[in-house]
Amino acid sequence: MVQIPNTPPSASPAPRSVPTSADVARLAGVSRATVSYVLNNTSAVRISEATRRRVHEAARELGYVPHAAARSLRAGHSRMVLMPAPAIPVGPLYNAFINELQWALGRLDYTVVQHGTVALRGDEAARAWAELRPVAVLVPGAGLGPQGVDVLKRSGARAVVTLGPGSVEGAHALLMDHTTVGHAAVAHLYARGRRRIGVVVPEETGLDTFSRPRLDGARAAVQDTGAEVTALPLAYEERSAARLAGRWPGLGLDAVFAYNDEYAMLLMRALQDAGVRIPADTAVIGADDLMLGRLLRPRLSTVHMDLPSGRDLAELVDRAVRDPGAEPETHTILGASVVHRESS
Amino acid sequence: MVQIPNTPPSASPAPRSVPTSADVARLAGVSRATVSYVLNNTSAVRISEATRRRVHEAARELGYVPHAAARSLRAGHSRMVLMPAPAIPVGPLYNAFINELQWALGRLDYTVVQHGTVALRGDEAARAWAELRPVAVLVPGAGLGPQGVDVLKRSGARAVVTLGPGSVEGAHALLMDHTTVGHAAVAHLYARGRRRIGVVVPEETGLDTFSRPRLDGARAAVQDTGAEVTALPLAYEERSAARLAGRWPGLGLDAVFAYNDEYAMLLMRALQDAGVRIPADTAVIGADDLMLGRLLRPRLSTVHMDLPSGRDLAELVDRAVRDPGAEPETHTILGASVVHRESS
DNA sequence: TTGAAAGCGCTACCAA
DNA sequence: TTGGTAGCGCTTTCAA
Repeated sequence: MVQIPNTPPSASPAPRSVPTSADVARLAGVSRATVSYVLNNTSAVRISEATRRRVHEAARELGYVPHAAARSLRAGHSRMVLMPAPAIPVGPLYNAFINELQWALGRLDYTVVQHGTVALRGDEAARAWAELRPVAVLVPGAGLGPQGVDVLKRSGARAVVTLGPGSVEGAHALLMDHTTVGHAAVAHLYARGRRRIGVVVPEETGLDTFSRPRLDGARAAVQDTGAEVTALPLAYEERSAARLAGRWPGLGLDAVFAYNDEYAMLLMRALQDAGVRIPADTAVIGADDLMLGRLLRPRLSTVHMDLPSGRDLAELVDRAVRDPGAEPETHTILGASVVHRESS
Repeated sequence: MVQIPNTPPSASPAPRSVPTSADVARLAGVSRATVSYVLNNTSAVRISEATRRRVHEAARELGYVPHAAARSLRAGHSRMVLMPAPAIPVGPLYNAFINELQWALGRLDYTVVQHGTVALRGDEAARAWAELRPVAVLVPGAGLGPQGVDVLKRSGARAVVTLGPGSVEGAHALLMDHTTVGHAAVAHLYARGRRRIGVVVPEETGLDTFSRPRLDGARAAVQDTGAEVTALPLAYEERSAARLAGRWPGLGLDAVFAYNDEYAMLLMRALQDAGVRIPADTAVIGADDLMLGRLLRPRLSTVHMDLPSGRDLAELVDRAVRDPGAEPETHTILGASVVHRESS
């Protein structure tokens, strides 16, 4: 697809050069300073209505667009909030959160930019981000180390906020402790009388950040109760699920926490196909409270996560930018509550 | 959540200023020129090994990170490829595509940046993008008009590529013609003897870009055949689906194309709950070929879309950047093929 | 092999 | 009310 014969890098026609504020000034018959005053409506200076009009007119005619790099170079700072673009496919929950956050930061007059960091690990990525001199950096996940934070701060970032399982020296942290998710799920299963509990651990790489703590929380929930937790590696494919379902009788489990709703759907289907009755033989619970859980039969029990609102996070960023001297804040922002439906 | 008392914007301790190449030069006891030569290992100039070491050492010690804005200001161009961050929640298919594209462009040494454009309509957004002086702009959807393309090109973008239903004057176009999806789906239903065919149209705003052409294609597929197509507005909630299922007998439909797999799952569940047998009474087909379709019972028929590979698109961008004079290319990149399973 | 200096586009200070 | 101009950080000639 998209097959086009290679055209040699031709001597392209000299592209009509990009208009600058000097061009606008020339056309309007004023100085560059005046152009700047008019286009930014600098309140400290009063410019006659006639001049204003001439400048605007000239700018429009030339299709003038200010040069952000030049501006922020001069100003010594930008309003750019940078975050890495997620490298792994990430759920609808997270997407919605990012959207809301972008909107909220936009309201506060920041420009949000997702940097397509490819195959740069941790602190190398931080360098690439630092080159853009963002005023704040928002990093989901656990990739950023203290070194990275330092690079960013030394290159002028007034706020570094991590959003994940742990906190990093020098950075604000929004702790999303997925332990609570696993804990809530398994505590629920235990409360309903289940004692031999499986916990699905996705084989997909990149999900360990979430799956590990969920498993840990699951274990912690039944510590010293005599109940047993078994980790169940599972790839997100039917074959893998069928295989797991095949050895189900041998496993002797009476309940399973399936990492999230999607893996739950996958496994539940395989179990049902293998003749396992849900919840009679095995109770199933997912996580993330996706729509699809409600559409399954039996309806899927799940763990609902209370994420912070994008607005709250935007305000934290704004606060941090305005007062970079303040102590890094650490907040735990992941409330987890079980939504009990029919599968457990 | 995240409730912290407002700290007044305190006079923050003067942040230790960001090191520049001049600082590195000073510390290394060389000129700024030399620093630049060393750090970019300019091949045109030969620098003594001793000097190199001193410069690197100094840079490391200061935590020097070059200033991208200053660099590209001087250079007169950047290697930034800009795309708007999706404003609406978008499916896993698209996400995977974006990831692959980012990776491929990264390989070609471009920096991909997703701009969080909030609530700027069409050509206003284009202005915001133009301020960053990207070397190329990639716009999914139908938001960009000829004006927008013009603004971008006049401000130095060497390539503008749209990725959606139509092509825009002056821009390269990757035509994703969703008509073919609707056409394939409904032609399939017709071939299987269905004559009264419903087509789900999501009520969610922002999806019209896709749903309209899918509906049009559906209509076209049975034009002049005597078969009938009925548009069925549906919101992505159980209630809405239940309502629709409730009036199903009155509609007298023997088949439905459900926009995509997720809406198909929603509707199929509601229909089954209402006692409609699938596919006996009503055949159902979705689109996008998501995993979940295979997990439904009956297994969901769907329309698989052949998207271009991220690598192909990255190469198109690269070609366009290197030869901005070339005629804009237009490619149709959406192949649609029916995956027949049990629901139809 | 290294340094001095011009200049990318912009804003803000100081003069006029 | 407007203009001249310095300088943000960087690269790249041209000279030494």
